[in-house]
Amino acid sequence: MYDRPLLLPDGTLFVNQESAFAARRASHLNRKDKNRQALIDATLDCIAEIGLIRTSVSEIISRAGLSRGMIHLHFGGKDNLLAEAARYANEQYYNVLNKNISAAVNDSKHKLEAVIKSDLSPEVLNARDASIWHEFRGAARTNAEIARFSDTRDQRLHDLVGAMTTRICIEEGLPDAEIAARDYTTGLIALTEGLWTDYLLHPTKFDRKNAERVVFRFLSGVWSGSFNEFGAV
Amino acid sequence: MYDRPLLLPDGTLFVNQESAFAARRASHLNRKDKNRQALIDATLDCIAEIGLIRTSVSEIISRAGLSRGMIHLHFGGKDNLLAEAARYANEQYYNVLNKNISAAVNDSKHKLEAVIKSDLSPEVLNARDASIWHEFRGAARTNAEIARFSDTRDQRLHDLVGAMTTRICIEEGLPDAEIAARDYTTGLIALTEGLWTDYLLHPTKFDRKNAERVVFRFLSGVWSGSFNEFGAV
Amino acid sequence: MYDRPLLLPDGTLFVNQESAFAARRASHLNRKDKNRQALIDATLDCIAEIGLIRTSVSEIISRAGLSRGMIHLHFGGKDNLLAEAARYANEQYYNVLNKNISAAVNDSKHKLEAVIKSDLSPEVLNARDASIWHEFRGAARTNAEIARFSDTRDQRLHDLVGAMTTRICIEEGLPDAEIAARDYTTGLIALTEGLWTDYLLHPTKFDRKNAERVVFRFLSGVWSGSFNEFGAV
Amino acid sequence: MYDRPLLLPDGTLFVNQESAFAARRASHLNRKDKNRQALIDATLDCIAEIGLIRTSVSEIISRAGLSRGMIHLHFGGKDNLLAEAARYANEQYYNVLNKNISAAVNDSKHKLEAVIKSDLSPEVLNARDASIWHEFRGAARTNAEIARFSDTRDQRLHDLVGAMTTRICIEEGLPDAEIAARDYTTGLIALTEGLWTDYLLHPTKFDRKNAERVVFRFLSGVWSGSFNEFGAV
DNA sequence: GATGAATGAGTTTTCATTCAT
DNA sequence: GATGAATGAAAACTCATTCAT
Repeated sequence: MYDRPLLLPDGTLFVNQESAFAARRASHLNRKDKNRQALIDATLDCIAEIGLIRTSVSEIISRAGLSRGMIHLHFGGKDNLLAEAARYANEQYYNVLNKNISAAVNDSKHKLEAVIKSDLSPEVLNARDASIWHEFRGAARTNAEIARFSDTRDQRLHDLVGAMTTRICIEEGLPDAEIAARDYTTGLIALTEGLWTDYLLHPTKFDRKNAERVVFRFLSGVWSGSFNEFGAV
Repeated sequence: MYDRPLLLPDGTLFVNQESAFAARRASHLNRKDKNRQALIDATLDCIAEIGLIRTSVSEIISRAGLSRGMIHLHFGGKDNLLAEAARYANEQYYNVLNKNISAAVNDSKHKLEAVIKSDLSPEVLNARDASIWHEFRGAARTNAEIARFSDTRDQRLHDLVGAMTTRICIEEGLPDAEIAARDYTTGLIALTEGLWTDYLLHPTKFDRKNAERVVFRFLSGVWSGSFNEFGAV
Repeated sequence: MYDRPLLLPDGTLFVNQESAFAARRASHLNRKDKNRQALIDATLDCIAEIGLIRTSVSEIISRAGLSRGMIHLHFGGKDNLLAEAARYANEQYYNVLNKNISAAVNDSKHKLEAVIKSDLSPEVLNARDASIWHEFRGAARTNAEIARFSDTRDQRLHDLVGAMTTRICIEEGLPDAEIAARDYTTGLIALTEGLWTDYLLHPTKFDRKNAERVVFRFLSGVWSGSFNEFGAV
Repeated sequence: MYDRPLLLPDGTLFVNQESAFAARRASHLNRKDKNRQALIDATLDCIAEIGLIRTSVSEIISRAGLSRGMIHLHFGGKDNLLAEAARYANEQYYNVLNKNISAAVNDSKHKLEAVIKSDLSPEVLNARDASIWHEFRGAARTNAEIARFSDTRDQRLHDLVGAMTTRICIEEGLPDAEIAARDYTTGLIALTEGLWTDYLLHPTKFDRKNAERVVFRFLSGVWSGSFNEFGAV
């Protein structure tokens, strides 16, 4: 029954089956991946705009312009799609963060400055992404799958910041550098979290520069040799 | 027109009618209020244990041991009950906070220390209450009624902390005391918010004394005359 | 236990029990009847304003300013109250009709004219009463109790009109006077019903004088000796 | 872009894509439409048998043998289904009426006779359809959507009958033909309405031939040249 | 007799998931 | 792989009736 020529939707006609299947598979895979990503994007849009509670399958497919069954086809269900969207959003966050760290002058205080400025930059702290982060935060406590990708002390960020603060504390010659560094790490991450929440709940009052100054004021207080209220010195 | 004596069927004679009616209705009203409060408590339990998304009318009444219709009788619907629960939780938070502030030595740095220690005390930062706060935070962005009672920069807290930081900055003789005070207010509230999130996402790793030290380290950095890493001096 | 003086809410003090009970009973009965009627009136208001479907116990007691339990106390349930309201509305209709018939010149054609004019008068065909009639009509098919009091060919009206048309047919010297009379009776009652419906569905377009003329035109067609298009001659 | 041949998995090759898709979707759509109509039919059955008040979603789906969700899938809610059922019932009424008018001899009096006989024929005035009409009438006053499709002076019927009566009045040489025609139109429609109500409230006593004679008697009274008591002459 | 808080059966509606095509 | 009609469990809500006071 496969012994007939194959005509693809794009008009290509294959007489030889081997190449026909390969081409068809490729086109399918492309379309498959596109659809998969479209669902993730639509899900994130949805979460940002109307919140996780109202993010229904109907909303998602309506935004993606795809069919109802596709969510189960690609992800096996809505919950898995949400988890996948959380994973993807988290990945995007780290991509930006790593890019910004790489661009910084190569010493701990400038690297740390880059982390803070990245977290408060429009690339990271914008209405859509902050909303998504906020929604996933809300769900993380009661949804194990989402919790994995939405975790303040997420090992990556914590280790990253921890390494920087440790070196800075040592360079500053602080007694008990290690304990101090752990405290500053916890504090810095908590502070950023709190400022994100502030941004979301008061988008009009929030001022990016003020927020940076708030952080750097605290840092200049404890590391007066490395920071002033505008950043690393 | 009710200013005449009243004889009840059981023979009791009330000269003052107010007291007669009051007596008759007291138990009714007591039970009514008790049921109303039981619904709020059950709702908060529910939110703490299984999260806002899964907090259904069925769950609430099952925990409260009351009937389905009572939610609509007392609150007019689930949404109003949730809003009322948010209001109540917020009120409880301020009751504790005010009690702790009142108990503190009467100067700004000790009052501020009381605010911080209150926010990190088991009375406020416990599994149930922090979960509830966290859930309402998550809903606040897309639910106006809840937003009212679940607001970082909530005027009360912000004004309270703002007044303290301002006086401390002045006492410390900081240049630009007012701007500095505003920054420290924003920072302190954000920091606490972040530490609460930390507590929730990592309940086993979290250490209350560490968390206090994190905050006081930052404060001792900027107000070395008023704070050391253990609190006000 | 009844051997004590009795103090009524209105301040009267009875030492002798016999008279005390009598007085109390009288006052109770008065209030009882008033409450009973208030419930019927409120029910009819409700039906007129928001329709039978939306006429709930809550709506009725809210309009009557009485307590929830009273409906069951006085009528044994909502359905009985509705039936009683239907009975009362029907009774009121006949009171007006009889009054108008009595006031008419004492011959069949003027009596019939009075029936028609009564049915189209503001006393009978007004927004409230026509709405009530209409709503009960709708319910009559599936509610036996209401059907009893809301019946076109209600024996009373049918007999009343039938007697008049018979005499007029005889006076007019029509062949088959009896059959003709029966047809005109049916037709007249149906016509009035239809005009009431017209009034309700098109309250602004409806014109009382036009409606009368419509009826009298038909009557003057069949009984040219007794009617012209304005009424009996 | 769909203008290319399509090869289905089963080997069928469609040159014209329209027909391919059409074939594939035909059975789907057929079933969809069938279910949609089944819901409307079940709704009308329900209304006829137990009345609008007792017509619940559960009753409808139980009669249709379909699932609960389908009502919202096809109509978006019970209210829309009811409105759609009202629209459909109204359409069916006009289909029969138009068919009967078309079959009549082509002059105004015979056309009008056809309207009257249609309205009193078993095709229109049967237990089911009359019940449905009656129920919708009852709901029309307090339900705007239903009112649209359940209106005595419904422009279509009124215009239709109005045109006929006008021509008959002119042919009969009546003075003030236009006003007379308007009155007879109103009267005829009201009369039919009233007879339908009569049929419903007294299904056993009602006699179709009597009802026709009632109407034609009135018409022969006013248009003796065009009607006798059995119809047009 | 009067009250109104309480009940819970029954209503409409939502929505993740399934599955024939 | 893709579609979208269909499903039905579970959700929120309504409301006549009950009954302790």
